[in-house]
Amino acid sequence: MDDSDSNPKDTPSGDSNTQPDQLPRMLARLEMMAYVAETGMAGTARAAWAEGGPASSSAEVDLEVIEEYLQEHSLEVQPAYTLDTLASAAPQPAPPHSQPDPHIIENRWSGQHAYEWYCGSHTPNEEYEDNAPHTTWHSPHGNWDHHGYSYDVNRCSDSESQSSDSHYQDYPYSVSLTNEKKGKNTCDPLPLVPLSGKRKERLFQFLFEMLQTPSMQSCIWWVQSSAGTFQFSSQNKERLAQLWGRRKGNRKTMTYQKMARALRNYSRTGEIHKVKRKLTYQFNEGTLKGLRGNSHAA
DNA sequence: CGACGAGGGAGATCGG
DNA sequence: CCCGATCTCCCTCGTC
Repeated sequence: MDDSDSNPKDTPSGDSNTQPDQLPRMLARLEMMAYVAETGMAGTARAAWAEGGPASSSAEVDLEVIEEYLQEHSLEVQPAYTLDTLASAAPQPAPPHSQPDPHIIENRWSGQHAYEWYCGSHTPNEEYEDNAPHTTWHSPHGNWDHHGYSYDVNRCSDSESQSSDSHYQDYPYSVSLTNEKKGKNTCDPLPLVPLSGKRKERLFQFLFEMLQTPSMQSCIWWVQSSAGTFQFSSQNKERLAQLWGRRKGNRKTMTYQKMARALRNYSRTGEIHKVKRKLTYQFNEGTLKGLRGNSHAA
């Protein structure tokens, strides 16, 4: 649990142990990163807030760029890369606000959740496909079935996995098992599945995606990625909240306050805990494992 | 004292 | 239609 503090290598994009299942979302992110890099926005934003105060203007554009990218380039995102391509083309910049802090953490989770996550193939015309891979969540509580997003039109048709979810609930870490038994291939050619019956992306998943997105580091970053501790930017947390609200399709503007309220609800289910540090939260161990897939097998 | 972050009750929304 | 899970709104409290 102490292998890295805010270490870039913790991100899936730089992990040689990455599961093939994670390729689609990583590939998509890679494209986004490349796009952001092209525009120079990410660098601008980082440079701005690396000095201690994120430049809201840069961060704002940054978010806009990301959203635009998500909308305009999702069509082009195809799993045509290799892991080597990923490794070479997606260097993860060091979190500018790396703050390995011995005072935080040590929130002991129960670590009871067992999760599964597998990514289906990318489907075109999905605004959020890259940030929001098709996932399947399982927890002992039985309320973690997550099959993509409400925005999805061509989502995974994994009713099979839905019906057999409970079979895997006792596995503390069963990503590979899931893939083997059910096979991520069940998501490959995607029949047009109605939106009904599919759950929306959840906040902690969104946050994790943002944490994996280098260009979002002006808003949120890992404090201790190995422990799942992350922190919001005091300057840009509202931007992140807005992005969340937009992704949710809210009519009203999402604020950090409201987003944080949702985060606090996670403490009841144990998915995310508040740590005794301003704007800092921590993923449950099991949650983190599920989110990271197999890239950080203990 | 005000700003900011956190905690929590209650209602709304959505899917099963 | 009902119920549970989840999210949103809004208020209050603590700290700096």
